[in-house]
Amino acid sequence: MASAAAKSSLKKTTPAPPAPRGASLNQTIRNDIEHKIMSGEWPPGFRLPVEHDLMAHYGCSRMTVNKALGALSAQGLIIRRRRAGSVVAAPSADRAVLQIVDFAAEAQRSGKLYRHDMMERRMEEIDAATARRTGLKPGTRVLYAATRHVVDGVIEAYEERIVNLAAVPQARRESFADMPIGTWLLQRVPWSDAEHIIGAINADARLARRLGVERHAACLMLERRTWQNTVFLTEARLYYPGTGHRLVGRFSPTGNAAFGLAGGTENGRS
Amino acid sequence: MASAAAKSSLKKTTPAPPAPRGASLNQTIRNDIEHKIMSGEWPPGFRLPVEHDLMAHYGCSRMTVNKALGALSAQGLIIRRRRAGSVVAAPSADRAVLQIVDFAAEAQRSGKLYRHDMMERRMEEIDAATARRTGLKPGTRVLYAATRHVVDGVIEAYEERIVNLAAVPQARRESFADMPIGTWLLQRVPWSDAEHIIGAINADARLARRLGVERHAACLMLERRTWQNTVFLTEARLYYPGTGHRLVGRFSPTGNAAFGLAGGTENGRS
DNA sequence: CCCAGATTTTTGTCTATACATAATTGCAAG
DNA sequence: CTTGCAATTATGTATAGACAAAAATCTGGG
Repeated sequence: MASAAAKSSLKKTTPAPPAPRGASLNQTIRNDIEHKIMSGEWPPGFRLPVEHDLMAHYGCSRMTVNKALGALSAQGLIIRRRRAGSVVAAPSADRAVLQIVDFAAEAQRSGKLYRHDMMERRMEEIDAATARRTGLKPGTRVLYAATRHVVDGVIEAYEERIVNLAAVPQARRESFADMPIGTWLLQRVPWSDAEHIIGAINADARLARRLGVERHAACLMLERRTWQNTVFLTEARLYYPGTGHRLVGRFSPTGNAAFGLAGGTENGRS
Repeated sequence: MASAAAKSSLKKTTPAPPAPRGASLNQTIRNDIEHKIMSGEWPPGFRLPVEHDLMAHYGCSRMTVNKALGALSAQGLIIRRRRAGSVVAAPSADRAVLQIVDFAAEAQRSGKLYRHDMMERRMEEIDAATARRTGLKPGTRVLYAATRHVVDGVIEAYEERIVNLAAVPQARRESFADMPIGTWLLQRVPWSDAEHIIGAINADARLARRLGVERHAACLMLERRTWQNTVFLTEARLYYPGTGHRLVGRFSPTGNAAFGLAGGTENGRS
């Protein structure tokens, strides 16, 4: 019988998940199940015990079990369907979470000196290609700015950005002396959608000069466009030297992530 | 009074969020609040109405409001503290979610022809540098493989990978004829931690040959190491031509994401 | 054997209530 | 004006019960 099979699967066959102290009951249930999934004891496709069995096993009400399973479902670890029950989800497609470093914050946190040089700043009308990328009408007036991010005297990145003045009119009179545009925008305007493209390019003469690398050196390019619902807000293009510093992310499939900026030319974990 | 102020803030001052049909009550509450936050009407730091007021406003029980707010809290949109109430969270740090493309799946989905060439495959003992990166002891035996991913005759990526045979002994006798190693591993072994490093490098002679690009061409490099709890599983280094295809991701701060592989040499949204 | 409709199982949502716990606020003593 | 304790308030967690909705399963007719 399905119920019997499910119930037996609750017996601890693995060493026993280290009991988290001070956790609520629904958290405990969640942890137990997460452990069974992550250890491989309950593989993808495995049908978990029904709520009623878990409820009997933990001696609690259905709402408590429901909350635990609901959270796991929201995390994407399991898939729940009425009448069909809950099954362990197929391993998430290989994806990485990657922090776009806020240089100012990062530098302050590690006691380093941050500086940004605004090398260009002007109002301009967008061309056809930009219009296509952003969804704006050709000729729309935007703020264009080119900035260099410098931490402890080292050029970390070169940034080219356009800002939709219709969406963020305050940007017109702002000098961005205290704060790089990205940080300024983030504190002011909420966004609902972002699109990223990552690529590598050989530095042309201008980029090489501004980023302080050799001509033709491989550079990492990160392009980021942001919308507030359907209204385009900003497009940023960040260029990083390909060697030296790199974008890095550490994360787990359960949704928690920790980040940093890897330093040096070596590959070692910092 | 705080309560009165909070209650008045519930009056719809913005056009009114488009009523989602068929949604549950807690979903409706969640959407309403999310809309108020995303539109900027409730800025970061804004103290939201207390559960009791929301409960009165929507004419429902506290548990329903609680579920909605709990979900928003889990999403990171609000921060809740006992007695202190709930406030709108500071905008999330700028981060991107980026899919590591599963070429086989992607190709099949779009009706293209996928092929992978295994160019090298051998058992070897790791050197000191690799040991440091992975946490294994120097001299540990691993499977080394170099593979090329080809979609519709175009070389999309070149992959170098090592697999810890102690953690995945089945890999020793597997030929990987049907399936690239990454896919094979993903289907078999759950992982709990992953670390990514993204960089750009100029192709050396061998990489240029295998990736079919010119020497010194900028290439995108993605390095990914995976652990199962503390046990190292695998390290993959993926090289993509810098021009042409790129890694891309589209996502929203509320946690939903959609992905694809951008094609062509142009920048336009596909 | 196949199909349609009735049945049953399992999750989804909600209510009303209760007690626990964290943190602010207010009050009173020093 | 500060310090410490008490009261208050808002959230956190849990219970028990109820009905709804989706979907697998069973059943009978053709």
